[in-house]
Amino acid sequence: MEGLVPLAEARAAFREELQVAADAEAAKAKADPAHVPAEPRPLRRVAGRIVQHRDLGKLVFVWLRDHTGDLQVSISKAGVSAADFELAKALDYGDIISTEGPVGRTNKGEVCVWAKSLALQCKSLAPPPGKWHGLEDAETRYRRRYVDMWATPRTMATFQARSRIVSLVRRFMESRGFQEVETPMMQPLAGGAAARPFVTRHNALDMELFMRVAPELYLKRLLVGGMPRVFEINRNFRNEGVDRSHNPEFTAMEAYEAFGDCWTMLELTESLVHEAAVEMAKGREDAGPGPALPFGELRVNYAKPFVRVTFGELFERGAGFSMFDEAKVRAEALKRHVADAAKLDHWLLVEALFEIVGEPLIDPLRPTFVTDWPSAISPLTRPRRDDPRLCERWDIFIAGMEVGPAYTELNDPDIQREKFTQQLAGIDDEESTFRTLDEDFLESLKVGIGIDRLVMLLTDSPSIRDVILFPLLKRS
RNA sequence: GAUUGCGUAGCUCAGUCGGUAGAGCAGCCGGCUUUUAACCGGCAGGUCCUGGGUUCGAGUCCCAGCGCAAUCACCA
Repeated sequence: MEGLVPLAEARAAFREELQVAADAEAAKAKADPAHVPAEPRPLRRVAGRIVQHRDLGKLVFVWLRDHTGDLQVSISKAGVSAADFELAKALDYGDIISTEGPVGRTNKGEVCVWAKSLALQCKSLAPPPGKWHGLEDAETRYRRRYVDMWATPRTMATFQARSRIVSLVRRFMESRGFQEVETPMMQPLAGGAAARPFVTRHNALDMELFMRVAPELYLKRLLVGGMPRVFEINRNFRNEGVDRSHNPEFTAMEAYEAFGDCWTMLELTESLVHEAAVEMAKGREDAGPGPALPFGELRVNYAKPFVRVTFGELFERGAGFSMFDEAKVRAEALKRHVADAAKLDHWLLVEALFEIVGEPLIDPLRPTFVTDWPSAISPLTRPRRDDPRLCERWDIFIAGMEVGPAYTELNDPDIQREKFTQQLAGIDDEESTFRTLDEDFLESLKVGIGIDRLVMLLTDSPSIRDVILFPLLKRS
C-alpha cells in the first residue's frame, strides 16, 4: 500500500453530501467548441473514476469516466489548496473523485474542468487493468464484469443499449395493446418447447420442479382466462450446450393474442425490430440508411419491409426438387449423410435437409421471414385452410441467426393429440420425455423474440456472453 | 459431450535449437505548469494454469487434469 492514500484519510474524504451537479457528458456539452464561456465561467461539479493520470510537476491532468463518457480535469498547484494538490499527485487509476471548477479548454482544445477543489470519494486498492488496452481477456471480462464495465467503454455502451432495447420492446408491446404479465419460472412440468430442462426440488412440498423452458403454457391459460393480448419479457432456462448464441439462461419476449393470425404478428415483429434498429442507429456514424447496422463483417439493413420467403421455395431452391417428393428427399438425405436417415419420417428428413440446403440461402444482410412451414414438423400449429400440408408459422432470421418464431396455435384438442403422438414416433426416447403435451386450447397466435440475440445484432456483439451481464461460466 | 487452439509480472504480450525469466504500460523514488498511449532518470515486481514424466538441465518436449476460446453436436 506504499504510495497510496492511507485508508483512514480516504474515509475522511468520503462526504455524504456529495452532489453531482452535472455528469461528465453534460459538462462537455456545456463547452460547445464554438462557444466562448462568458465570465465568470460556469462552475461545474463532476465526479468519476480516474482513467488517466498525468503528473507534470506543478500541473496534474486526470480523466474522469462515468457512465456517460470521459472528461478531463486539470489541477494546478496555484489553483487549489496545498492539501488538494498533494492529493492530486497521489491519485491512482481507479480512484473515484469529485471536483469543482470552471469549465474551459486547454491549449490543445481539450474540454476541461479547471479544479478549484477536489475530494477523494472512493480509493482503489487493487491495481486496475491496462489503461489503453482495456480488458481483453474474455474470461476476466465475464467473471469480473464490474471491472470490465469501466475498463472497457464498449461494454458499458452495450449494456446501456440493451436497457434501451428492452425498454423499447416493452413500450412497443404496450402501445399495441398487449399487457405485461409474469408467469412461473418453476414449473411442475416443463412445457412449451422441445428442450431439456433444469431440474430442482421444493423441500417442504417434497416436489420435483423444472425451471421453465418457455412461458408458453401459462400465457395460453391467460388467454383462456380472458386476457386477449399478453406478453412476458423474462428468462428461460435450457439444459443444453453453450456457444456464441446460446446461454443456459436467456431472455425472451413472448406474446400471445387471442383470435389473431400469424400475419398480423409478422407485421408487429417487423415494426418492432425496425424501430429497435432505428433507436440504435441514433447518433451512430456507422449506421447507414434503412437503417443499416454493422454486425461483424456484415451490414444488416433493417429497412421495411423485411424479406418474406416460403419454406418450400427455399427448400426447392437449395435442393433442386420439391419437398413433397418423398423419393428424392430420402435419396438426398442419404447422400448427405443425415443422421438416422434410413429410419426417419419424410418430414423430419425435410427439416434436416432444410437446415443444410435452405437456411444458407437466406440473405444474411436482410431480416427474413421464412413462412409456410410444413404442418408435419409443427404439430401444435394450425394448418393452412387452403393447403393443410403447410401451416401458419414463420421464423425470422437475421444475419444467419434465428431470432424468433411465431405461429397460430392449433385449437382442436383431438387433432393436436394425434399429431403430437405421431411426431414423437420419429424422435428418440430421451428427447421425447421433454415434449410436453399442451392441454389448454384456444385459438391464438404466438410470437417469441430472443432478446439476447436481438441485442447482439443491434450492438454488433459477436457472442451472447457480450450482452449478458453475468454469463454462466464453469467454476474457476 | 467431441475436436482444435490458448494459459508467462496487475494489464497487453515476447521468450529462438531444451541452457541464468524479458519488454511496454501500471506500481515505487526523483524531475517537469497545457499533457493527449505525456516525457526523462532510477528501483522493484514471477505458483511460467495444476500435477506427474523424460533429461545433467523443462516456460519450451511427453502424459493427465483444470479454465477459456473457436468449430461441431444438442438447442433458440
